[in-house]
This record gives sequence, structure tokens and C-alpha cells, in this order.
Amino acid sequence: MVTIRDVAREAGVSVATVSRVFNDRTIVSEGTARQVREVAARLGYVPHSGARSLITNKTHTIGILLPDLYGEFFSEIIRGIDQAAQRSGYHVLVSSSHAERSGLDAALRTMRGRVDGLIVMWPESETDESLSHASLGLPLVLLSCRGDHETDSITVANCDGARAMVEHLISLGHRRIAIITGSPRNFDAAERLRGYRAALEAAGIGLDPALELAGAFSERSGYEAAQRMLTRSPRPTAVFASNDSMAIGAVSAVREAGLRVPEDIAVTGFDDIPMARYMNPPLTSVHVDIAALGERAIGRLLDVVQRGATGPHRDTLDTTLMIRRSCGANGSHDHA
Amino acid sequence: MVTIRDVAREAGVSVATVSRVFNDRTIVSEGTARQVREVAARLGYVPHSGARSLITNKTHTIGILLPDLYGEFFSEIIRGIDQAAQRSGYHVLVSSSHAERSGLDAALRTMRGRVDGLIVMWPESETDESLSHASLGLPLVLLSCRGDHETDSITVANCDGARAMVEHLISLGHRRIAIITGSPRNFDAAERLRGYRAALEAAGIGLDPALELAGAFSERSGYEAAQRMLTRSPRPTAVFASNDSMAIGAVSAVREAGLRVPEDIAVTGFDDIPMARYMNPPLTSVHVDIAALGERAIGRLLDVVQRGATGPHRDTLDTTLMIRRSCGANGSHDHA
DNA sequence: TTGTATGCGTTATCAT
DNA sequence: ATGATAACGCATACAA
Repeated sequence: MVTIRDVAREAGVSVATVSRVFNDRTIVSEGTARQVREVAARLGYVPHSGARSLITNKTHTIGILLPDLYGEFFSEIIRGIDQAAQRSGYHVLVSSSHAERSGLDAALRTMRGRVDGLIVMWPESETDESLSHASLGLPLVLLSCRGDHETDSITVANCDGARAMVEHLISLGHRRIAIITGSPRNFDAAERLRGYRAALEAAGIGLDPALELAGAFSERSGYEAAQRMLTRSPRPTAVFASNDSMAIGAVSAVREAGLRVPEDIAVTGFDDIPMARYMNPPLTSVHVDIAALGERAIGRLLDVVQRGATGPHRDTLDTTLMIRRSCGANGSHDHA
Repeated sequence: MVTIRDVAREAGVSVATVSRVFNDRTIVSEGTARQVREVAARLGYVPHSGARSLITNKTHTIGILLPDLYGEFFSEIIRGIDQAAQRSGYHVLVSSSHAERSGLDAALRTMRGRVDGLIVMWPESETDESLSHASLGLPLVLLSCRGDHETDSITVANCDGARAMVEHLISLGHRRIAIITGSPRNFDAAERLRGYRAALEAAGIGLDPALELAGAFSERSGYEAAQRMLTRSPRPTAVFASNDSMAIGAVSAVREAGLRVPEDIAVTGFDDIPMARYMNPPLTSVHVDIAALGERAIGRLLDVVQRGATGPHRDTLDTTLMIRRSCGANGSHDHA
């Protein structure tokens, strides 16, 4: 591997001069600069970013830690972050699929010295200042977490979005509305449940615990929860699944029971994954701009890393109701 | 930030001893080891991986460079790679969405000193030993590329998969079969076109250039290509889209023309993205285990990085025909 | 404008 | 079993 010394020797200058050519371009004479570049190119010299960051104390890399995520979410969040990071000249070090807190902590530790800041998504835990503690003093942005009040965080307007969805169902005349929840330990799921309840209460419709079916954000769990829902009597006329995967499972269960969507039971979801509009019938859902979530996280993190921004920053990403046919309204037909 | 020196001073030992405690655990006495660990824990010491890798010449990180990819593919490839890497104790440094070769080269350069090896996907270019040259002597695995014969590569059985699909259409009685291609510069697309032609020729069906519609792997391009296809006369009875996104666009175009899928025109795709089975009708497609592609790439790369494997290694990932209803056969109803 | 020398945090080599 | 010290490749304060 060719180092800065090789270039210096070959060009007949000191390593300092070579270094300057690649950094402070101003204070080096035009002649030597050209000479150094020529030699560097000929030798195929590329600065060793690891060594450089050891002394500059900057890696130009952002670490991102994710739990074990379901499809679309995973891809979009990484894409959003990576694109925004790249625009600012930053790399992204990914560590995903953490099922347990210990694994996350371990990954966090091995990132020391490799990153300038961290984006962490860990929705399954309680309020967690232990996360900011584990971040080793690195700038940290929480994504979709129950954050404490000292740590920067970006969240989705889960509660408002769910509430808007349920209010829409109510406006369509539904009174007996079920929900398929996510894990109660999951922050997003808990917030969506809160929005569901708020909408019902605001409309003067009493809560019925029998209509709150436990799910786990997977298609299968939605399928099974919907089967349990169908045994309730009187049967609900609408069901709000806390994410689209569960809504897909719910549609299957309703169909298998010989019922129609939306005529017999309206089904709606949350997230508006790309698949939603291609379903049969197209799925009414709460749209979340996942890539934007990632972008905002990077934006805030770079504010801290590059510009030394300070003070807790809590940002909420608004959602949009996407009305399609699965809820029984005459949904807009969005098109190719 | 607390360094190894702080721990050494506080524990009353040398930095060498502290280092040994965290690496070669054998040659240090039980007493001092415990003492050092205690101090390290109390001070919250975490080794600086950047500094460490400067001298060990190992980063335990794999760089992955991707072009601008469409949804599912992106997520699955990263997930497959990340999971496999994590199992082996490796991190993943991502750099994606490169639209031009120059951007890819730049990213490649900034990875020097940060990674132990590279996985590069660059399907848009010609045979490219310049890529292995640009990799700075780092171990390199090409993904889905026109590789030269000296570089390791993992590819999908594009040609065989496409051929199997077209043969299936022929077996259903179709004789006038169109294809919506991807960019001719794209390796996967070119191979799929080759498979299409091979199947027709093997069946004694002549090639008709008018039935080869140019697409670009996007839904819209599939939609537009299908519209052009519908003007051909006699009209094709089946169309094979080179990927699922274009198949989705094609279905929209066929429907808008007042025709039915599959009764009037059979439509099939390639990739078998998750959405395929939820479409209406469910889309017949060629299944590619994308995560497996990533896993194999990491597997091979680590063979080289860790075990010094050598010699060109070319691996092909087989595909599976997923027959559903969009082709007119009685497809299997896979289920939740 | 250029060169010399020091240090970033760690591991490796050689002593002791 | 442990300590002193030289690397690793680079950037930078200071000297020339």
C-alpha cells in the first residue's frame, strides 16, 4: 500500500508538503503542488482515512443502529439517511437487526472511534436515558423512540395519524371499530393505540376492551388477531390495523371467513407501504414519509456535529391520510 | 474521552498491560486483570476501534457500494449482507445511490483505511477490470456485474430464469410473446433478454424485434412500453416484463386499454418482490432470493479476508419460477 | 513556501 | 508477568 511517505520521497519533498497539497491547497507553490499531484496519481496514492481521522478526530461517518425491522421500513429509512448523508459528504455505518438490548449496546461500543455521531432506533424499550449514556458522549439522535427530555429525537405523529384514521371511519358511519395493536412495549404501537382511543372518546363512543386485539406488527399476527375479532358479537364493522402488514393479514382472514372488504368489514392500516395501493381492494392507510424521517435525523445530527448545535431538539413528522377503497369510501385512484 | 492511558494510570499499570487485558487475555495475572477491568468499567473506557485498526491493519468492516436501486432490492440486499456480516463480527459501511461512475470511484477512494474488503454492484457498465483496479488492492466481490475473469463475483441466473419463464408461457400455448427489457447497458437486463430469445429460438418461434419493447426497470417505463406493445398487430398474447416493477406498470396499461389480465394478455415479471403475490391478479414471476445473494457475497469476501482464499470465484444464484394467476395458469395460492 | 518534529490511541516488539 | 517504546499513516505547530 502506497503511503504519504512514498509520495514524498518520490516527489522529493517532505510528507508535510504532500499533506498540504491534499488539504490546505493555498499555502503550497504551484510548481511543487503539480509535481506532487502527478506523483501521487502515478503511484495511485489514496489517503488513508482511518489514519487521518485519528488525528483530526473526525470520521465523516454516521453510525446507525436499527432493531430487526420489517421490509419497507428498513429500506426506506436507510435510503433516506444514506442519501442525505452522502449529500453532506458523510458515510453511513449500519448495524441492524438487533433483537436484544445487549446486542445494541455491543454494537454501540464497537462504533467508538469510527463515527462522529449516532442515529439509534430502539422502539421496544422504556424511556431510556441509558441509551444516551451508552452513546459514549457522541452526538445522538433517537428515531421513533420514547425519548427522555434531554436527547434529540425525531418521531412520527403516530397518535395524530391514528386518530385521523379512526375519525375518518367514524365519519363513514362506523361505530363498532376494532383495532389490531402492536406490542405494548413498542412506542409507535402504543401511540397509535392512544390515537384510536382518543378518536373514539372524542366521538362519545365507549371503549370496548374486546375490540382491542393484540398483534405484533407481522402479517401473521394480523391474520390471527382478525380471526379472533370475527368471533366478537356483534361483529365490528371496521378494523384499524396498527400497520399495513397486519392489515394485509386481516384482509386474508376476513376473506377466508367468507366476508367482503369493505362491504362487510372495512380494513385500514398505517405506514402506507408501497404495496398498499396495489392491494385488492387498495388499502386505506396513514402515509408516513419514512425517507424524510431519516433525512431529518441526519439533518439534526449534522447540525450538532458540524455546527455544534445544542439543546434538546424534538421533531415530529406529520402523516397524511390516504383514502382508498378498503375503508369503503370512494378512494382516490392514484396512478402509475 | 477516556483512553487506555487513563485506565493504565488509574490502575497503576502500563498501557501494555491494559491492552493485553482486552486482547491476549492469557498472559496477564488474574489479580491485575481484575483490577484493570474494574477501573476500565468505572471510567467507562471503550477501546478506540479507529486507532486499533491503524496498527492491526484490520477494520472488521466491509464496504458496500450500490447504484441507485429500486425499493425491495435495496433493502433485501443490505439486510442479507448486514446479517451475515454481523454474525461474523463485521460492520457494514454503506455507500449507495451512485448514479455515475465517478461518484462510485470517489466513494471507493474514501473507503481506503476504513474497510477490509468491498462488495460492489455496478450493473450499468461494461466488463470492468477498472473496478478491481480502483479497489486499491482490497479484496473485492462483484455483485450482479459483467465481471472480468479475474475478479470474484456473484450473479443471479438471469438468463436461465428468464428462459424458464418464457418456456412456461410457451407451454401454456402462447406463441406471440413480447418482452419489456431493461436498459441494454444493464447486465441483468441484457441477460434476461438473452434468456427470452433463447427460449423462443429453442421452441422454433422466430424473434420479432417489434416485440422487444425498451423499458428501464421503472414502473412508468413498463407502463409506457406496454402501451406501445398494444399497438402491435397482431397483438401479443403474453408479455414478459424484465422486472416486477415494469410488470406492475404493464398491468395498469393493459387494464386501461380495456383488456383483461390474463384472459386477453398474460403478464409476468422477474424478481418476485413481496408485492407480487398481493397483486390482482397475483403476479407470476421469477423468484430471486436477494438476501441470499448478499449472504453469499459476504461469505466469499470473508473467505478471502479472513482465510486468505484465492483465485477467481464465480458463483451463480439459481432462481425459482413462481406461477400465479397473471400468466393464466392456475397458480398456487401462497398464503399468509 | 517548505521541512522537522510531535502526537492521535492503540498494538507489537523487545526488554526486564 | 509486566513495562518502555517504536510503530501505524497522517495532520499540524513551529522552525527555518
